[in-house]
Amino acid sequence: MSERGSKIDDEAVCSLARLIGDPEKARSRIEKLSSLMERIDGEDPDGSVEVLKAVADPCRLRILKLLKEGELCVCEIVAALDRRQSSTSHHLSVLREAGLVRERKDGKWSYYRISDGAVLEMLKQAEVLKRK
Amino acid sequence: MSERGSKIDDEAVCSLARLIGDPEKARSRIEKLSSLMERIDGEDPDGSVEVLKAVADPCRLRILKLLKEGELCVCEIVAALDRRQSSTSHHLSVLREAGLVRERKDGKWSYYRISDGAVLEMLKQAEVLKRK
DNA sequence: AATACGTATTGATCAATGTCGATATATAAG
DNA sequence: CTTATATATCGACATTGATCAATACGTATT
Repeated sequence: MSERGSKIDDEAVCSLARLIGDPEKARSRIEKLSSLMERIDGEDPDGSVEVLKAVADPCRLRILKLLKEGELCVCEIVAALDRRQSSTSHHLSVLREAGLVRERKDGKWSYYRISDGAVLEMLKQAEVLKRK
Repeated sequence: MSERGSKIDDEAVCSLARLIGDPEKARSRIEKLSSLMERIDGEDPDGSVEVLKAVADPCRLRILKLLKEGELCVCEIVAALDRRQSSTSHHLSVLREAGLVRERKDGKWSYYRISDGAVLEMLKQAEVLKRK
């Protein structure tokens, strides 16, 4: 091990050492947090970030709330949203690629619906948190 | 009512009329969706969007997952994250203002913790969705 | 085949946001 | 009161992402 291969910020380590008092305890605390961080990074290679980014947009949130009612045709969504068709289509593709909605094609028409109850549950928790 | 005060896209309305066949039914369908949209917009003035934007960032997601372990000092978070102190501080303020974490001050030190079980529940649902 | 139409994609533009270095603020210690 | 230190904020810069107009693609209709 040479030249700080680890990802640990030196100043922060010093601060922590002063906070804890015992440098040895501080060191082991850092070790513990670092390995925890590595574990976290390992198990989630941007998976849930993509999901969360997909919902974290006013327009897409409105689409999802519309789709609570059930399956809708793209032209219905465009009509309700007050966004251009190309913009709406873009948002739908983001939602689709994140796995939050599913598409069904029927001739020229495309229909979208919410893919899983977990989507609604996730939104519900966000609603709970917004009032705080 | 003059000059299209409503937010309805004309082309989309035409498409829908063709899809449904009966122009009158199409009209009432649009009316229904529009009023639904208005209701949705009325009840959520960007509240849950702020919450969702706060979690929809890799760095902030890592912070929240760290905090599952319990309360942590800022310097511990900085040490674990591999981001500059100023950057980490910024992310903590975003999380704090969205109500996802709470701060406790003790002298020079600040400690952060997850504010509510709903945060973890929300992340859990995102985890469920990421595997699809 | 030719046309019309629903939806997707592209390219340009502009606003929002993450990052960093530097500095400010607040608290503790000497 | 001066210095050290923990965290926050600021200003500049780069990147990301939403939007629009225009165009492409695929399907149905004639």
